Parts: sequence; C-alpha cells; structure tokens
Amino acid sequence: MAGRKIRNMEEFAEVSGISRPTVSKYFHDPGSVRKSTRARIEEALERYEYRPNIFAMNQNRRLTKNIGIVVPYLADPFFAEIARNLERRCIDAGFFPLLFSSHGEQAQENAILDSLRLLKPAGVLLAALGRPSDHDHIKRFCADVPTVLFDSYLDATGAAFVGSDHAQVLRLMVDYLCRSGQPPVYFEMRNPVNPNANRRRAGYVAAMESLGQTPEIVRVDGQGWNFEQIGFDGGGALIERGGFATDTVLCNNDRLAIGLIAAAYAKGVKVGRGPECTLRIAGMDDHPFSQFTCPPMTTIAQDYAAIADRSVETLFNVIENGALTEPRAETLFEGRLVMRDSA
Amino acid sequence: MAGRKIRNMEEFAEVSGISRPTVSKYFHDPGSVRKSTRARIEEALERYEYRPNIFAMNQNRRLTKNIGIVVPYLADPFFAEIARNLERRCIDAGFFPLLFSSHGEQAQENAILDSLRLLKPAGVLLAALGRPSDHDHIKRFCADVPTVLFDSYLDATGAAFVGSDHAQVLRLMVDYLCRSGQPPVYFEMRNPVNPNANRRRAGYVAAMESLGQTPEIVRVDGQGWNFEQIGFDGGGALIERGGFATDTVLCNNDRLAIGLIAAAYAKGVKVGRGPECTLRIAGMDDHPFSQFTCPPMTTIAQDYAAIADRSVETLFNVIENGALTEPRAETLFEGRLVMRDSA
DNA sequence: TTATAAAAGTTACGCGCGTAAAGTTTTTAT
DNA sequence: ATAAAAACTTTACGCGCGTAACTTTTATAA
Repeated sequence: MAGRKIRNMEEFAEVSGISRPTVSKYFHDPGSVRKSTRARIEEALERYEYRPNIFAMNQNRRLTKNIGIVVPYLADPFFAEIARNLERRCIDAGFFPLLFSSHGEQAQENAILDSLRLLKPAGVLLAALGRPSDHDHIKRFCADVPTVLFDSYLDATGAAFVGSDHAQVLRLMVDYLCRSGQPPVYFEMRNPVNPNANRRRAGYVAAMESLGQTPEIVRVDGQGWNFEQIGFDGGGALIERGGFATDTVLCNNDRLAIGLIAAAYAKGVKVGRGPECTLRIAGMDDHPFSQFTCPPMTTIAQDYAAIADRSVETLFNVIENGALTEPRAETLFEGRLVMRDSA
Repeated sequence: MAGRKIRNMEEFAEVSGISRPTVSKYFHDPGSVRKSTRARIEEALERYEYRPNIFAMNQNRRLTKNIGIVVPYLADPFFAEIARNLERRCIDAGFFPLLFSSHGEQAQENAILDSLRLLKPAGVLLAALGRPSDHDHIKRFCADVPTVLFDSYLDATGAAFVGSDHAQVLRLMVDYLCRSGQPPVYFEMRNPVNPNANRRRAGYVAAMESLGQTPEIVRVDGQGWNFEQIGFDGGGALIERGGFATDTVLCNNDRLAIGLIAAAYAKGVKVGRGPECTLRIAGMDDHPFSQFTCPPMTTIAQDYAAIADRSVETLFNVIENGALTEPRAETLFEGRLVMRDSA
C-alpha cells in the first residue's frame, strides 16, 4: 500500500512487471495465467491497490459482468427484500448488479431499459410494472438482452419467467379459510397497479368455485402504491357501512391487509380466530412486517430466497447457453401457508 | 422511426448530415448550436431514435451526469423512501442516479465506493453505515469525489452533511411524554447498527436531565437489521420479567417500536393513552408503516422530502462551486411530533 | 459589398480497456 | 536433449465518445 498512484492498467502492468494484455487476462480469469505470473500480479496488487475500470472493460467485452435488476417499486418491502437477495447472489457469482426502480411509472421503466442497454449487461432480471408497462418496449429490449422476468408475468416475453403459482397459492388459502370458518370475501383495489392482481383474483374465483362457493369480490378505490393507506381507508369505510358479506376477508396482498387490520382496530372490530373475534383477515406474500401486525397476520409465504436463487440461476443459464427452450421456461413456486392469528 | 439501426454517434451524424463533433456538442447542450443545425438534428432524432451511450460519454468528460446514491440498508423502508425521493430529484435535474445498498456490511460499502469512483460521478449522496464504516476509506473517497453525507453523521467527512437534529427531536418527544404522563424509559439495541443511535441516546439523556428526570436506558440483544424482530423478542422478554421502570417507553426508532407494540399485544398488554392502557410506546422516524400499527404509533416525523431536497440541492452546489465553506456545511432538520394513539 | 465574428466542419488524439495476430520465452512431454 | 505445447510479450486496432486545433462556411454588421 504505497508508492505512486496507479491510474490505469498500463501503469499497473508496468509496476508488476507483466504485460498489459496478460494483466487483462488475469482480471478476466485469474486461473488463465501461469502460477508464477499470478503470484507476481497479486503481489503488486497488494502493494498498489489497483482495480480495473469496470465501465471501460464493458466497452469492448462481448460479455460484461453487469447484471441489471429492475423492480417496479423499491419502497415496497417485498421488492426491496427480493432485490436484496438478487444483489447478493449476483455479487457472490462475481457479477456487478445495478439496481433500478421504475417508481411505478411506465416512462421510468422504459428509460431504465434504454439506459440498461447501453450498459451492455450480461443479463437483466426484470420485474415489470405489469399492466402499466409498455409491452412492446419491453419485448424489444428482451430481444437484445438476455432477460429473465420475475414476479410479474408478461406473456411470451423474456427468456424465462420465475414467479409464484398464484392458482396454487389461492387454492391453499381459500381451502384453509373455508375449512376453518366462513368462505372468504376477496378484497382488492379497483385499479390494481400490483402486477399479479389479475392472476390472483382468477385464482380466488377458481378456488371458490371448485369448493362450490360463490366468489365475492370487494373493490376499493385508490391510486398508486400506497396500499396500506388504501386498505385502511377503503376497509374502514366498508366496516362502517356494515362490513363484509362473510366474516372472513382475503386480501390481494399483505400491504392491503395491514391497512385493513389497522382499520378494524380503529373501528373497534376484533380481528382473529378467537371466540370474541368478529372478523378474520388474511393476506398474501408474507411481507416482512406481517408478523408484527396485531394480531399477527395469517398469510401465504413466498420463498424470497428461492425465487431469487432460481431467477439468478436461470439468468446465468440463459447467459451461458442462450434461451434453450423454445416456449420459454417458466418456474412457478408454490406458497406455504403461514398460520398466525388474524385468520 | 425507421430505416437502418443507428449504432453510434458517427452513424447518427451521418444520417443527420451534421458532423460528429457538432452532434456531440448538441447533446452536451442543445442551445450551443445554431437553430437550423438543432432543427436538423432533432428531425433526425425523431426518425432514428438514437441516444448517446452515457457510459462512453463519461469516459472523457470532466463532469459526468452520474450521481451515486448509497444507503446502508435498502430493505429498510426509511432508506427506501429517502432513496426514492433522491432518485426522483436527480432525474428531474437531468442527472442519472445509480443506487447502491451496503447491505449493512463494511466490505460492501467499501466495494461500492470503489466502483463508484470508476463511474466518475459528478457527485455522491452517501448515508454511511456509521459505526461499522471504514472511516478512512470513506474519507479518501470524499477527497476525490464531491460527496454529501446524509442521515448518518461522520465527523469532518464529505463536503456537507444533511441530517436531522437529534437533540431537538429527543427534546420534543421527551418533553411531550413527561408533560403528558410518566417520564420515558429509552429502549434500544445493545449494539446498534443504526447509524444515529448514539446521538439519539445522548439527546435522550440531555433532554431528561434538563427536565430534572433521571434517564433510564434499557438495552436488548440482537444482531443485524431485523429491528422489528429484535424489538419483539427483547420487548416480550422484558414485559414478562415485569415490564419497564415507568409505563412509558421511547424507542430508538420506529421499527423497534413496531416490534415492541406487537410484543405488548401478544402479551395482552394494552398500549396507548386511554384509561385502560398500561403502557405507552413512542417511536422515532415516522416510518411509512407506523400509522398502521395497533394502536397507531406516536412518533417524530422526519421530513423525507425536505432532507432529500436539501441533500440534492447541496450536492449540486458543491458540484458547481466546490466545497465552499471550510468547516463543512451542516444542515439539521427539526422533527415534528406526530401525535397518534400509542403514547 | 466587404470585413468580421460566430458557428460548423475536419482532423486527430485520448479515455481505459478488450482482443487479435505474430513473435518470443518458458514449461511440459517425449 | 529436443520437440511440442503453453504462456507470455509486443504491436496494433477498436469500443463510443470528448475535445482541442485548425480550416471553411455562414450569419451579422458596417
């Protein structure tokens, strides 16, 4: 750690006594150079603390080490948690993750994809906005860059899809709720920005019908990603107007459920399974905060780590071998019922 | 929107009938070229949809348009929300934000700073890990890159600091709690990773003493950033062992309070100000979910938007004029008491 | 119309690195 | 020891763009 400052690979090659192309090779793959050469480079590396400029590297490389990660809304803890898992796995695999949030806006999503293209990423992990997305734009992007879609389903786009099996998830939850009490009413936003809303609703309807129950859907107004607030406001109004068709509510996602549970508390409605309770509320996602609602929320856990693992793994596969299967590979993870006290 | 694909500025210059250097000038500042030239370029721009490669631009530019944003832990909604605000403001100002999370690890923070240096960012907005940070590493970085620190205070590092006035915040909260009931016990983690823990504790002690009260601090064990869990576990154990010295608890931050409120609920302890309540719990930060706890949390709001605004504004100032003031500028925002029902 | 300034074009080099080709040295195998 | 293979060095060019120096064209003024 000393001496002159190293400004580029040329200078570093000089002080290490190795030619620049060989040094370049070393950084591309340390195992590709002779042991004695590696030793000399690594010794110099300790003395001079040089690191190649990753953005200059990417200029000529066919395969860069950049991985783009795009989520629709990063302030949503679900995506924050997924992103955290994805980043870690990319780093562990020697890649350089770059994280972007579309902030719920199509223009932003498109802009991110455009910028990402310039970064020449080895691959991209994309959770699209869903309905608000510019599908053509995304498709064009996927044609140029190896892309694995996750969480948010877009038809026939990208090299692979990793998400959750909403049909199974809803069946699981609806089964449980019907078995343990009154059939659930489904609670969602009227204009859902959440990318999976439609599939979940369909899953609910199918599950109810297969049990011989009539589906009952309640929709509340609200714009944007402030789900808790929307659940709180809409739920509160509904409770005041006499409550739901049954004593059981299944929310489209945990954040909506968090709002609804808070609304019930505010209105003095006891939530839970106990004898003195008059409302059961269930969510979906096993949001990081759902275990801290009062009462703790019964929900369906998505295996964040597994989704992240499989997404990254699939992407690396696509990067190395190209999109193998003609109809793109789709991995759907099953959910796990997390029994807590709210339903 | 048609014709051949434009691969670089050279090709675009060709189809627009303008020389490449002039085109380059146009992209640097559209107003710097003749009106007729600008018209021709913009016309070609519509026909061919070309955008310069931002990462190649940055290679030679003195001042790039990249802004690095670094937060200690992005899965924490507080930082997610701040990051969202910062990103938006950078985009609006024509910059290109790049977001990184240190994931609570020093090695990660250092690696991010190293990579960021290569991006030749115009400036960096850094919320450091705090205690776990490699202060020397950060200082060296700040010497090379215009950096505004925010939220997490590091002594004499960076060109400016924007954060909150913990002394004022604690005074406000302690005053309120003492005035409205028993004096608060302070609840925190034994080994806080949260960067502001020390200043907050000091603020608590000072505020209590100025009111003639004896500070009482309770510390719970726990590692990492899973604050709710730590608050839940530690708080639950404390409640079982007989509770706190007074009936009022002030938590180091909202997330800890969320856990503690959940623990109280689980143990059947009524939280709030009402006559039947036996525990008051207050937090700090006005975390996005704090209004949905049961009961809704009384806390101190930090003005996310103002902090983000000022941070970005300060950074732009530093970028344009260099670090003006010798002792770096420090902006401390006051908090606002958010009276809800938990205390 | 002519002088003059401003803008645009031309040419050339540089950023930090990838990478291919050709020649040289070292290692491994025979 | 000798041949073959492997690893290295040298040389040179390219990525997409910034930018400086110089020449030519265009706009403005007198």
